[in-house]
Amino acid sequence: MIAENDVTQTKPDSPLPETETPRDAASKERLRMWLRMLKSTRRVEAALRDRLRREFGSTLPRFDVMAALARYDDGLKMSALSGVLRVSNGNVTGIVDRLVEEGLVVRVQVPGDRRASLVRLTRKGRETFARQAEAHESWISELLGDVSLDEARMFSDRFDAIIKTDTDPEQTA
Amino acid sequence: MIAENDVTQTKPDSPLPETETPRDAASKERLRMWLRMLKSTRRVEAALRDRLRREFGSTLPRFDVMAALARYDDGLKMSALSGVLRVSNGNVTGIVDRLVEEGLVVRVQVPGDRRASLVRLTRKGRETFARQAEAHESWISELLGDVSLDEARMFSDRFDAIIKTDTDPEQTA
DNA sequence: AAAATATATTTCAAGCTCAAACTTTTTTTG
DNA sequence: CAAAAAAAGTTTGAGCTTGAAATATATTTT
Repeated sequence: MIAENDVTQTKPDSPLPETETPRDAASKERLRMWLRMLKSTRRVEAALRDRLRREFGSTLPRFDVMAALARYDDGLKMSALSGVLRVSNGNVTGIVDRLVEEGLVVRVQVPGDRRASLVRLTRKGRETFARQAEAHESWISELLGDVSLDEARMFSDRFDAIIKTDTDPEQTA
Repeated sequence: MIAENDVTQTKPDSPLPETETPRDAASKERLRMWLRMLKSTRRVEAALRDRLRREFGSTLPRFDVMAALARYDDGLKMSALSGVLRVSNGNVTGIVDRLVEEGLVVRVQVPGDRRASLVRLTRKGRETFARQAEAHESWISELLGDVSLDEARMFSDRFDAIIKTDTDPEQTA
């Protein structure tokens, strides 16, 4: 049995067991926290991917794109879309291509600008997304079932702080 | 407009303002929490990827593999490696291939079994990983800088609970 | 108006990811 | 022991991801 994973186990390799400053201790503890946070997130994401694939023949990136579009009835330009999702430009192109093939979104020419186009959910896209979003919410609730309402609020606030303190270039939509 | 479920925004848009059961409220709040957790994790991951690429010309998956190997001086079989990392078999093959090309790991034939081989860090691999792991820890500490030691402990515990309650197929390696 | 610059999007190459199919080798079993 | 089952790895195909380069098109400078 070689199990028990914990990817980066930084064993304290100080030559002498003396100097463990508070800074080191906090650093180690934050690393520990990060590894667990990463593992939890990956677990939940994997479960979501799996269910999305099995039950809807779809993927998380496609779901993310549709979720973004669902919040903008007028559609979003490609650049805005990649900005909202914080992924690279070229990335979105491929995902939208596939959603177009499936008839879930359309690219609409922008009148004044022949470079740009608006991506918008079709009726079918809206309906499909509505079903997926409902399932998605219940999956999350199931997967995080033992987190209470108050606890969830607390977590949200702390995560917000983490997000804010990272390089946050105030995304434009 | 069927704007219904907007995944990231959770404004209660029930057609009638009546029935908002506590179950719904908790469900919405957990969804909110999940979306923030996901965003935070992605932010930190993106920063790590970026630095790993810039400063070491490497990637997170490669780092993860080396981190796993660093904990087993005798090396790991491919199947054990993918088990520890919880990624698919075929996946690890490619990553290890590249690490071999770079001289960071070696595949050693297992005496009794001509199918299997042990993957092990080379000296160069150990040295490289040591440098990367040190940088990694300090990056984490920087990125999660405003999380106190006690808070980090609390988070770790809660994340553990989330991990445990997920479909945890008693990972064998 | 021509040239330079900025914007919108796509294309490309390299790499990561998974599930499924496929070898080869080892173990089990009738 | 020979056939079947299981185990270890690799290959394959489709999709996601990034950063960089390439294409258009628009806007601003000169």
